[in-house]
Amino acid sequence: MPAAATPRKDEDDRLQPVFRALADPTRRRILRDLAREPASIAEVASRFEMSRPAVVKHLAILREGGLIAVAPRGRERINVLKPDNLKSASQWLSFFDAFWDDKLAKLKHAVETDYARSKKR
Amino acid sequence: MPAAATPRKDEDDRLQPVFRALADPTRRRILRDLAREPASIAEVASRFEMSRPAVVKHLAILREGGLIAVAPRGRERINVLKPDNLKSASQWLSFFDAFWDDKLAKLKHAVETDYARSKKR
DNA sequence: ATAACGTGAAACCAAAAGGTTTCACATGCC
DNA sequence: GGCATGTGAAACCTTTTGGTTTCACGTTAT
Repeated sequence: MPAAATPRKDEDDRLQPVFRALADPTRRRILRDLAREPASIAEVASRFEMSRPAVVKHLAILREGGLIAVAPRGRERINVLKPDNLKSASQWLSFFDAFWDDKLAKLKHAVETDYARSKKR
Repeated sequence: MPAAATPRKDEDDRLQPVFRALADPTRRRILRDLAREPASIAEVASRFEMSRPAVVKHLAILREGGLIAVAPRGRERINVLKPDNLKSASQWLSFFDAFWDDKLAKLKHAVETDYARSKKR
């Protein structure tokens, strides 16, 4: 099992607006809702207690993260899930897959025993 | 392919500190570094331009997210990657797997064509 | 013992986040 | 035309975030 490539910095820059968008529970819920079906701004906002402008701001951040697309329909603006960047985030996380099974046990063991008294410099 | 279960709210609560921890590029870099090998606070801080207390705060947030564990070794505190919650975040994202291939095309098509003029209420 | 090292923790600060209310404007329906 | 609806956007407020400097304390090495 070859070591997974370390994510590079510029790749991380690209992912920053994605992880930022995912950091808020309201935005995550919006994503789940839009996964079921596209919805206008008013429809999305109606599912939350907060004001519509607050929801609009969340939608803007989701758009900055490239997680949703917006299509005008008459006087409405329909928001659609755009899962591509979710996939990118998922792939970033998959970098750690190797450690879930492979290295985790080793590292844990290392710290809890030998590592604790070796490594003098 | 059965529809993936919708993530529940309390599950999302549990994931909040994880996504919060992942939202900062410094913290993501720390995770990558610790994936290579455990390190003391001083060692981690030495890799960044910012002050040590700033790094300590980031480590605290990573700990709150359950993404790292800390083991004292003499006067040092060794930080170790704890990937379990990364896996949880990864699984949350995998909820959208279905849409990457299955529904995406449909939704896109729906919005761009028929959806645009149907759905009167 | 004393000096150096690693850490903890407080006080402080500027900027960003997340929310509100308010008002203007465009579109669709009667 | 006129009114209701959907949206955009500004101004404002409070809390959180991410950083700093400073100092105290425990541990290790000489």
